[in-house]
Amino acid sequence: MADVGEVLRQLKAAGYKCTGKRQAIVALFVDHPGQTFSAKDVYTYVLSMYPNLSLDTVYRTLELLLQHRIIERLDGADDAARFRLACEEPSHHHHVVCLRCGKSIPIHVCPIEAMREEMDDFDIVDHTVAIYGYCRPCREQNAGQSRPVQPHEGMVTEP
Amino acid sequence: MADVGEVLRQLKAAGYKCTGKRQAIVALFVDHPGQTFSAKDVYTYVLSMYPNLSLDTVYRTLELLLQHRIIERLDGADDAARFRLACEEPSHHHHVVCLRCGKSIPIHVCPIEAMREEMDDFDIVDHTVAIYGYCRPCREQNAGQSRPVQPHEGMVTEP
DNA sequence: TTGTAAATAAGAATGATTACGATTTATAAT
DNA sequence: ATTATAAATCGTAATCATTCTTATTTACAA
Ligand SMILES: [Mn+2]
Ligand SMILES: [Mn+2]
Ligand SMILES: [Zn+2]
Ligand SMILES: [Zn+2]
Repeated sequence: MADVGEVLRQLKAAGYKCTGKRQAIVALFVDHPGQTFSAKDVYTYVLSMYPNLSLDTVYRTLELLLQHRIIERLDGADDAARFRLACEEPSHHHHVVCLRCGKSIPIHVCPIEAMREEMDDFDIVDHTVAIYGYCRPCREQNAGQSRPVQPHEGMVTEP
Repeated sequence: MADVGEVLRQLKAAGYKCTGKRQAIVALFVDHPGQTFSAKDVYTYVLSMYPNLSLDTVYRTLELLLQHRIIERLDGADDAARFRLACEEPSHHHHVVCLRCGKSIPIHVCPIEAMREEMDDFDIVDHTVAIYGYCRPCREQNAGQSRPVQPHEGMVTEP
């Protein structure tokens, strides 16, 4: 579990300045592990405590946090990219994403590895896996009918 | 193997008009099975035989072909969506994509199905798989060094 | 040949993201 | 505490893919 102070100390050690807006953005991710946010989400959140804020600042900060592996970018969603706190798992893995609460949950098997040896006429060099569904808590609350899905509304068609 | 005349006959039967530009777009896909094209690719190709062409016409025609399952849309690529001739396989399957020639090759196993029963605390309702690498012919021509990759230059990070 | 709805062109609008010049600010040295 | 400096930020314009609008053209059936 990364904490905000630790992340900011790490950035400062790398020569970056410690601003309130950066603190706010880091806190948003650290306080909601597994949850994904769009740049607009981040902008709206920080705007509530800093009335003058440029979208450019959000994008620059996200880029900074990406470079330091503090957050991860999820492309391939519908229109806008989404970001989440980087998970601590160091080795190759994938995630399942809950369609109701939006949380990402890591899974510790890679379903592609098994295929690699069987594929004789194709050299696999990269792959992505996206799995959507409902996590245990959401499944139970879903028993009857549920509210509409918020994140990842549009599924991604794969090559 | 779908042929152009057959596709146009199908569209006409559904009440759509048969225009030269539609013929050209259908022919591009039918003549290059497995190959993916961006809207701009399609535009450039058709423009060479119809000097006045609107990008909107390309997008509208792609939408029409999508609705009739004549082509498939691949989201999740870098910036622009890509399209290819729909493959005949009726059942659920995935593809591998060659990073050199850009061809999509269907594979007939779904690596996610095996996981579904093992996942006890997550209900999988949808998934996508994207596999990139080099096909047999391209692997051999790649022996030394190769020309730069054209399609799918940016990999997709998965949730 | 002619009427009619469908198709198209041209360009404006949108939404996400990036780029830029001017201004402000965090931080370290004085 | 004051100040110098580079980093950070703002406000806004630019970019790129895609969609929308409206007037005009065209396929095709009668
Ligand atoms: Mn992870
Ligand atoms: Mn297929
Ligand atoms: Zn959930
Ligand atoms: Zn190839």
